[in-house]
Amino acid sequence: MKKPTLIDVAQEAGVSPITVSRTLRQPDLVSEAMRLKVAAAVKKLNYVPDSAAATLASNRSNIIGMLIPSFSNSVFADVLAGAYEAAKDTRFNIQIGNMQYNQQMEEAQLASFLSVKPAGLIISGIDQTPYSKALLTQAQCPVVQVMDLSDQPFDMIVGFSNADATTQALEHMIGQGFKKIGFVAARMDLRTQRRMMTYREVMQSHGLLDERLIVTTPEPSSAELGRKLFNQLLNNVPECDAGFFSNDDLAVGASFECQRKGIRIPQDFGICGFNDLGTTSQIYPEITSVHTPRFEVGKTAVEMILAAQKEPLSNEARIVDLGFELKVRASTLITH
Amino acid sequence: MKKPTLIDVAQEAGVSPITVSRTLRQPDLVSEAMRLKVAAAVKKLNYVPDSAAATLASNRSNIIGMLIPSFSNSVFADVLAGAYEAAKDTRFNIQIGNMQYNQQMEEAQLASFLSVKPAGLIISGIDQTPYSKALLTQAQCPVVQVMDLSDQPFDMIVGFSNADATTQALEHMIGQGFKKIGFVAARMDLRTQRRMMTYREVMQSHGLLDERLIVTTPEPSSAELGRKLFNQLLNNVPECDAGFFSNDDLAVGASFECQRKGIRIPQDFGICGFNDLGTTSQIYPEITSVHTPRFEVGKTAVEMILAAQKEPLSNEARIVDLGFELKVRASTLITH
DNA sequence: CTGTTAGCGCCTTCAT
DNA sequence: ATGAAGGCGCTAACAG
Repeated sequence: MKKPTLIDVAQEAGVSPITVSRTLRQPDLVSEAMRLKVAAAVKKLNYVPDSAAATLASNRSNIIGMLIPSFSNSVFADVLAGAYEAAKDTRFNIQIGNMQYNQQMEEAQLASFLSVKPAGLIISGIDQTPYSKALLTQAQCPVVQVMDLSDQPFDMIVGFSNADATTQALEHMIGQGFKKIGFVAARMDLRTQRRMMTYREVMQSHGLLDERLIVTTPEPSSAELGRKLFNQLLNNVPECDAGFFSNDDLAVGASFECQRKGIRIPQDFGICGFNDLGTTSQIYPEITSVHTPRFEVGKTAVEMILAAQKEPLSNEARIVDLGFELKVRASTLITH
Repeated sequence: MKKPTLIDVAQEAGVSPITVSRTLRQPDLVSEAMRLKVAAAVKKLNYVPDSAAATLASNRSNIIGMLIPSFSNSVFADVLAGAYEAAKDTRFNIQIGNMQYNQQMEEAQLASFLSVKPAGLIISGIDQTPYSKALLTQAQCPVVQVMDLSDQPFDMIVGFSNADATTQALEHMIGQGFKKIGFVAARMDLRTQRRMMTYREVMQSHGLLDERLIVTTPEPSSAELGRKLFNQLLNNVPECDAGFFSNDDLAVGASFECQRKGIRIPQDFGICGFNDLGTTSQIYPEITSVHTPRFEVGKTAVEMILAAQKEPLSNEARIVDLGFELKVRASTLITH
């Protein structure tokens, strides 16, 4: 038995194929009676639309392309989960590309997304190359940037302010009396670089800036690396009394090393992480971290694309700030 | 300027459209001269094939559907990364479905994959419902089961033996003199249940089986949960001297709790995890774990599908055992 | 090894 | 609110 087509459904319902097509895609444009008739025929024949044919005819697919920097960074696992949650029970499918924190790769992946005529595109951060931006324009579909904020998004944006989060964390640490606060970061993608800039500004404004306190590496973040970078920091500045780590795994690695070396947290060394990935609240002592709304970011991004299918969003609706929350825990709490 | 089509390329090269199509898809069927001519025309016009049209005409897409149980379990993040690595630079795209450790969801996701006429399908484990199997048959494409092993795969399979891994880990612990070894597991998907069966067999064969040593929950695995389940185990069997944890995060959580309670590892309590996710080798003491080849599993699965595009694999090639490695660390090493 | 013919299943545009 | 005509870009099946 062959797969039923629109024509079969139309015959079954006693109407023309185009009417069935319309009924399925724009139910509000047809009569109530028609909706029922068509629904019955669809159900009876077990009709499933052919998305390839639809894409070919309309020059527009039901694929939402999503470009993430990494699979192994669990930050993006959460964003993905949110995106899939929002796309579930819609006619849209998500297709993922892995740009590996590399702008060249981003360009290549975007180019390949173009060939499927996506219904929408989701990308990370606000730092795209001019060529990437040209490709996004060419795609002629809604585009959402995620995980950061800007008042001049390419099209739409949902995230939180990395600058504000960094500032709040540092002000908290400074408020607790920490003075020689190191900045420890891995991977050094552009979001991380932005956090570093903010670190410099905040420390500067308190007269605490010392370039030796900044320890970074392009390697991907891990607990093991956190331990290494922490040792490097201690080496650079032995009197260093705290560290702001741009990712939780680095912070966790540093805390393990403190334990091993008998460095007391927070009395001898204060620790603050970023993202609040879960382990931070499990280990002893619990580690302060900036909680970021990752699942919500993914979910909202897809919702924005769905909303923009009908008509472009208003300018205010294009920028969504989901905020963050500094989770203050034992690792930075000095009791006076 | 409109997007160039096959016809444009054909004109440019001075041949017929079908020849261009053939040259692109089956280069070995055309002459060397033709390959060069067509390649030049493609490059000159910057031609990119329209996948929707190809799918419609051939009734077969370039999408490899991949069904994973969860985004948040980093086990599958690694499998995904491997799969994307293998698909990079091929004409195939991966589309992911999240079955959320739920067989009903698996059926629904498979049904939805069918509508894109996938070039191949990747699913987790060897426990599919009869309906799921029917859907897989209907898909008429190569199917790879991953993360387990069976001598009767649905079609093809790549993974490692959960049973052997469990046996080896337990035999090691028993060899170290542990007697009251608990089995601690979360999520209780079917792979985990299989590990539990194996646990029973091994313990039985050594005359060590005690049902009170088995502590499980359907909740998703996490360090926090590991701590809870560990306490439950101690409660059930205070004289318990070790634990086999079906996932590393559970093992890590238990080790945190030991630290808090002053329980010495491994003298008072031995710990063995599963998957070797990274943290286990960072914390103190380092935790024994079964290293699983997750990235390789994903990569191999896609490679098997690519290979099967041309002709079905031989029976031997359908079953790939990537093995595992018990990483013995301080948490189970008793020095006599 | 290369070409001819005839759609694939749906949607766009324009009528009514 | 519903329908008719035509074509989207590609490939299967058969010839030569």
